[in-house]
Amino acid sequence: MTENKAAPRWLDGTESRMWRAWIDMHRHLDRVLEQNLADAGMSMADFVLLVPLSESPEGQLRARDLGAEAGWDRSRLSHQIRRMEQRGLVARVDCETDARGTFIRLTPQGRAAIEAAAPGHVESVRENFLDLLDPSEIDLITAVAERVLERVRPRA
Amino acid sequence: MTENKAAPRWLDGTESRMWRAWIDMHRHLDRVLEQNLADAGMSMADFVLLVPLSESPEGQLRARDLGAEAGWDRSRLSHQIRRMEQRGLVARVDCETDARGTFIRLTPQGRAAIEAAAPGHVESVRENFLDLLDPSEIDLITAVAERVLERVRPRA
DNA sequence: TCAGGTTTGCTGACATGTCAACAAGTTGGG
DNA sequence: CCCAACTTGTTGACATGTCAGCAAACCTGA
Repeated sequence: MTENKAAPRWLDGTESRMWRAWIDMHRHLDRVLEQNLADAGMSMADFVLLVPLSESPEGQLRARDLGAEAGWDRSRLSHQIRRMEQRGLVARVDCETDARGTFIRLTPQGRAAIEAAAPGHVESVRENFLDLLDPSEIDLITAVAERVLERVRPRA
Repeated sequence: MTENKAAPRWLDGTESRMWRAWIDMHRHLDRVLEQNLADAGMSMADFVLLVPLSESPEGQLRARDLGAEAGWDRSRLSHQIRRMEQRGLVARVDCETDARGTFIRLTPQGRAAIEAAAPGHVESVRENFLDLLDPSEIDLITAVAERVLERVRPRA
């Protein structure tokens, strides 16, 4: 090849305006949602793990499966579970059928916490995001997000 | 008031599908861009600070102004600048006219680093995001992002 | 059976982000 | 001028996230 680095295609005005708005929107939206959950005594990290647990029929999941639901690696999950266990939100239970395994079980406090936090969180997602979009925009953004995901999601 | 908490308006199928795709897209897009910069020897945090510095006519900015550009608080900025200073990317220079102030100055290495990293970063933003959108989608997403920003941006 | 590879979860070291508090400097009303 | 309020940057403690590596348990093919 005679050329492995073309001149960079810098962003034009329209593109950089969008990119900046996009980045800023994320930062602030995350901050608002995080703040909203903090008012209910939990972090986004807590929430992300408590939701799949509370939706599980048994009220518990293998650490492996919880990690997959949240898209977290094992290490991060283990650290976070330790902290949540110390706060009484979850408990670790040995797995009978696979001695390597650990079930993460929602405690009554954990269930109370997620049930207390969830309505306010959903309301905040609506107030600060969904309710600002009309149905056609929701459809289009869904399509875009899924298209981008297809590109950036780790190859299965 | 007879009622301060209505029944939560949970997300319907369309909404939750969008919300999930949205969250996942962000997570993976951030990861891909971070990885791309890591290949050039820097983090997104480095990049975010080096860009305004490199665009400044003097090659330096007051810490105050750099923080405002990046939308960072003073503490985070100070810690990050210390780490970047240790790696030789920036230097701290006293401000003559305000003894409280500190200029953050781009070093030659810092400039070399940002100039080496920027083209690949822009290319990655295009490959993994912008080039997947057509112009009307870009316009719509810009409008949506700015509308949401208006709602979630801290009140000036 | 059993040796090698894989899966699972944990840990410690380190990098990064948040928070409250501090110290020094600047500013503005009286 | 002077003092209270504000601004600016730093620091230390702590919370969180990443990474490499460990050890135990599981699985699989010869």
